[in-house]
Amino acid sequence: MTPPRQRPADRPSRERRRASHSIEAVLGAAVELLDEAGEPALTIRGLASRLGTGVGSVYWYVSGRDDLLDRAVDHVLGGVLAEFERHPRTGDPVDELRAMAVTLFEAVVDRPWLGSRFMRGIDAEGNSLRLYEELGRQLLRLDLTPLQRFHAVTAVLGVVVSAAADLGQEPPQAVVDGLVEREEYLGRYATVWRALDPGEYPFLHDVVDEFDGHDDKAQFLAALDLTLAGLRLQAGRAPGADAPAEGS
Amino acid sequence: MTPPRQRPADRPSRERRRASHSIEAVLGAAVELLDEAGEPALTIRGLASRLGTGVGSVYWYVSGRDDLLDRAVDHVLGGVLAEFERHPRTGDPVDELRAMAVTLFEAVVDRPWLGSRFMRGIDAEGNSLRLYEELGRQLLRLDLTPLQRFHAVTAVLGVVVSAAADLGQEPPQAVVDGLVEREEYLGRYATVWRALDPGEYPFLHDVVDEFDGHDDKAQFLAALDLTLAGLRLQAGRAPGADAPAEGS
DNA sequence: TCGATACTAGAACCACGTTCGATAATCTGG
DNA sequence: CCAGATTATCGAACGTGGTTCTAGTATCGA
Repeated sequence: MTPPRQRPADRPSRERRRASHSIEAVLGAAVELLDEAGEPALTIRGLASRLGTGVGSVYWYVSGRDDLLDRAVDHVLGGVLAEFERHPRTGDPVDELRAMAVTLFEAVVDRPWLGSRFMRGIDAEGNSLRLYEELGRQLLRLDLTPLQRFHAVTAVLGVVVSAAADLGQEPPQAVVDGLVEREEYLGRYATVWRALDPGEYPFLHDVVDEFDGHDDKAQFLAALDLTLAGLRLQAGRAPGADAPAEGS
Repeated sequence: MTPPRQRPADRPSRERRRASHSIEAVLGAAVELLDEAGEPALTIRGLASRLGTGVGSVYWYVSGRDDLLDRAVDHVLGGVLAEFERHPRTGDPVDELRAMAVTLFEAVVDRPWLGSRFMRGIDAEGNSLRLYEELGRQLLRLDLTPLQRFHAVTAVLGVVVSAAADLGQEPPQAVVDGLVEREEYLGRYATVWRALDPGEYPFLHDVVDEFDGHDDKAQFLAALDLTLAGLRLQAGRAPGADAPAEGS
């Protein structure tokens, strides 16, 4: 009983002897692979070969692919948190919350493989939890109930998550390979839409020009600002509003 | 040249001879598998064996696993659209939009494997596109620019998508196997949070009681209502508001 | 010097998506 | 009624990927 390896993948902790590899090296290489070609590109074998080692070594540092992904996410989230510091304080809690959400969104634009994974992990200590705290802290200065605060943070993060879901999916290989122009790829939507019966699809025809050549960031900002407008209203901070209204 | 099979997986269309199988049967079985154990449970082999056939037969009806998933999603989306009809018309566009979003959310609660996939497919005709149209159509009655309408629908769908992302991830096997009580699983968050330093994590301590035993639906509704409040404001329909404010 | 621990390494196992060619059932036209 | 084409079935086989296991090497404490 009690096989030799009890808990691998836990803490190689102390900087040990010849650090030919280390958890940092593993995570760094993993992030490289992810940045280069997205989530499917991160394979244990590929990672091992990039590190010039065997698959078994990788498993010494992480417990599996899922764990690896979680740690990679946590890794880059550290950078996002550092970015938060660099922003000037405006004094208005909602403005600061907005700035944070935009920073997070931009990180997701750069690394679509973050997908919506950056929300897993609030059950354990880590940068994901820290991020949640930083966002929520802004709301402490608002006149809200704890439940309202809790819902507000979730809502704001939700806007980022859904934008991330949008960004993280598409590139259908042909675009990646450069066989199809990105312009043409996006225009496909519009082409299909315009061919539809206007009587059956009045809305689609109404917005088709907006959809064509749509801007992901503007889309995100619009959704974010709708949520924040609702939040300001709830906190009694809307320009000219007074009575907070309960939603649910 | 011109190998025998030009376009399989396109339309077995016409109800053919001995319909020992059919695209409907395939989709039905696929949805069963998905309902039973989520997305990972849908394997080509598993599906084939449930249908009492070989893997090759499955590939006659669908071009691959991805296509299968897309069609399964489209399949259940048809049911959601039918559900829309059953709702009484309130007359208020925003209320109707809200009711639709809730209906969609409830479908996702029932079938977390819908994940955020139900947004892929608006580039081709199908129920996904139809759904988008139905949601947007409500907004035509609002005093908004096409761009604002476009952003509003995206925002509302985003709320559902992010809720779906939340719902679609968790069950870490132990809960599925019944080894861990669901209650205890959810309580883990709260336990961890309470153990944190209140000085470092003031927000988390502020909301920990709300998080403990949190209600997914209430959370979704709160986010939805924040967005809709912002939308009402934008459309000049806010209770007591008058001047629409541009966000971006 | 001797074990124990920390770490490396890759062969082997298994599940999966997908391809392919062989085969049967059905339809079409003569 | 009979060829040939079309439609559909089937499972062996290939490649890839996650994970496990066992054998081995380096480094440390005593």
